[in-house]
Amino acid sequence: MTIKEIAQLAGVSSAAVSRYLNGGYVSDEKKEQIRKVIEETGYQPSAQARILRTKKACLAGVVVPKINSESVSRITAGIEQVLSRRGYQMLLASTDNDPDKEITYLKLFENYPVDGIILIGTVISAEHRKFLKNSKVPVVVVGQYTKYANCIYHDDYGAGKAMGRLAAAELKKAWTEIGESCGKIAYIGVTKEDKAVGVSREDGFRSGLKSEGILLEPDYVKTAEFTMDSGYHAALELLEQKQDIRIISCATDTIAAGAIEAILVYSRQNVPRSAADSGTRMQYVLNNSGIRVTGFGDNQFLKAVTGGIPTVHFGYKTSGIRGAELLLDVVERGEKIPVEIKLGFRLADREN
Amino acid sequence: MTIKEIAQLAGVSSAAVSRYLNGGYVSDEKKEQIRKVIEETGYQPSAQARILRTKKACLAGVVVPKINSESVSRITAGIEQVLSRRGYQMLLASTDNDPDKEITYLKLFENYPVDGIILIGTVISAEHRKFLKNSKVPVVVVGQYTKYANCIYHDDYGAGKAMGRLAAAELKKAWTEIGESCGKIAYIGVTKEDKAVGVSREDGFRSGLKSEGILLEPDYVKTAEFTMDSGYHAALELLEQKQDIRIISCATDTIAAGAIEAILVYSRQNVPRSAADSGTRMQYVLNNSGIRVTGFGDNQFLKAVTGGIPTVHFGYKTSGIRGAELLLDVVERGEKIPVEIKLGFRLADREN
DNA sequence: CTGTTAGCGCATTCAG
DNA sequence: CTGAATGCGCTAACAG
Repeated sequence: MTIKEIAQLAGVSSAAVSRYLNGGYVSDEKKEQIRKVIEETGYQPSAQARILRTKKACLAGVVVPKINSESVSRITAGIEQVLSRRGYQMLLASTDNDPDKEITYLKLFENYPVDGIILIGTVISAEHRKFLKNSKVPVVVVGQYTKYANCIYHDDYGAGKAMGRLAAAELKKAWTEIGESCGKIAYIGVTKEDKAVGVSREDGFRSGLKSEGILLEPDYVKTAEFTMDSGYHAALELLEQKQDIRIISCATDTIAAGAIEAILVYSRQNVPRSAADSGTRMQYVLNNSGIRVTGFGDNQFLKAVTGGIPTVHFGYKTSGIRGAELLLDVVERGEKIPVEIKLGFRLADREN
Repeated sequence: MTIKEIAQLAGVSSAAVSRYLNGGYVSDEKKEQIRKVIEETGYQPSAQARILRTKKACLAGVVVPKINSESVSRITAGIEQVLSRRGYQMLLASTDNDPDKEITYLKLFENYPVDGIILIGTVISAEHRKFLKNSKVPVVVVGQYTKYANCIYHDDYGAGKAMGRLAAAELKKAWTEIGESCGKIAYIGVTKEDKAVGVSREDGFRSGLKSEGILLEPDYVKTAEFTMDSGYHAALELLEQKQDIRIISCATDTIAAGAIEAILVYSRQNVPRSAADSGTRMQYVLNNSGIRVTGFGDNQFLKAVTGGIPTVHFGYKTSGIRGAELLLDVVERGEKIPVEIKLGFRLADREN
């Protein structure tokens, strides 16, 4: 079905049909004829061709590192909220943490009918920068600082520092219970290629510890991927190598979840493996190893089933909202002056 | 940058450039000229226009109910795997469980450059059926049975039945501990509009219970959304209304997570709310209310931090794989005969 | 108000 | 091997 065929069937010109579709001048009489034909045929105009003409898709493409993530979903929720309110739709491309795929999808969106792109950033490589500099369509980066595009990011250093202070306080509290200096703090971070999480957050954390006179010893630091499984393995290694760990601080709540699992497994205090195991009550988790875990991100799922660990709440949804607003400002109003927005955080120390 | 400009700069015809881009006949000499110009200008052909011509996008659109879900992400992982292996890319549209948005995005994909659509289904309404019947591009439905499209779904009835049996056994075990018939079973389901989860799964569950001589009493049944929060509220209501519940079976692991939270809160056995709360050790979860929770979906996050609850493992990734294969079969080979695939399940009773 | 015309950027005939 | 010409489906002038 093309607009031409509809025009013929209705006995009008294709331009008339086009006008009918887009609210231009057309007599009530012809309007009716066209309406009828369209209804009968179920004709739907090709957005495809329309966009080729108008250069306007009312669509934004969002490149995300992974799909199954609370932080990502909060950001996209924010984006979607302002997009839909302003008549745009949102398409997602997930890269599964593969930088190559990220470039691929950015280029896909660049040459596809989207009016703008939002990149939820993790590692910003040279290729990323090159893309940002030369992109034909406006791009805004959420979650990482960059000077090559409008960006909106979180105060990871500050958050890390606050958490470092908190962790230090917890550690000292443990010392008063068990005896001075007999417990160490460990940290599970992520790749340094991720400037926000891998560098700023960790640097802040160290700084926070330091301000309380505590040092993070190299043997007590591991690097993990952004997955629970990876956090599990890193934590297990730590536990097996060092017997005096009192706190495991993790760069994300997802990693923290893996660390919790590792502690459960390691301390052999986890639930019976089979329901057939006698009449033991279903105690979901019983961790009395005394090892504490902290995270970043304020994951609701984790909070729900564990009662909550010390973590940091970032304004993910807000960053999505601001990101989309930024994007539409340049898409619709051609706003040219570059913008960088830094968002704050809130320590979430299980107060609720 | 258009192909025409490149042609001029290279001193050839636009057709030559097109051939260069698509591997047609072109002399090495001109090849070199074109290559150089393209490199200098950073020209990228408009996929947009190409597709308008060729009607081939090497792209599939996937409509998902939500982004932050382990089951959805497993399915899309399966889809992406076969898609990328066969030279396709994947675009996602999330509807946030809004049936209207679902139709909107289906239509978007229908008129945009995608070769096929995969719908991860929840409720299949009359409008959905209408769309499936008339869609210009091939559609396959994953997760729900429908006769209006190729589909691939799970044995929800069988899974429900198996879980019903298991729950019945657990209940009886509890009886022997606490005294005959003094404990009841409760169920938190979802809307009946979701045929797979809301109807089949629950029907199967009731059937499984029945085969063990146990009945699900109406007062012990609630309906929730597909969210943890909703599960929390439903479970809390149950706990407040009925004091003799021994088991809360939930239609999904996400709802189960909410139920666990509710039990923690209700039994006041959850962790201290503030780190300032004395030197209490960080015991992530301590549930000795004796109330057991079961779910469906084999959520890894839940398993990790709680040690696992009785649940059902569905082949989500497999359904994604098969779904994408089905789609490509009709996209590439014009396969016409309709296909329905039913996938099995595996009871996951915390054996690991 | 309406139809005719001319492209959007590209791939594909079809004669060279 | 190559370029000129045609049209994918649609919208935006333009002249009625």
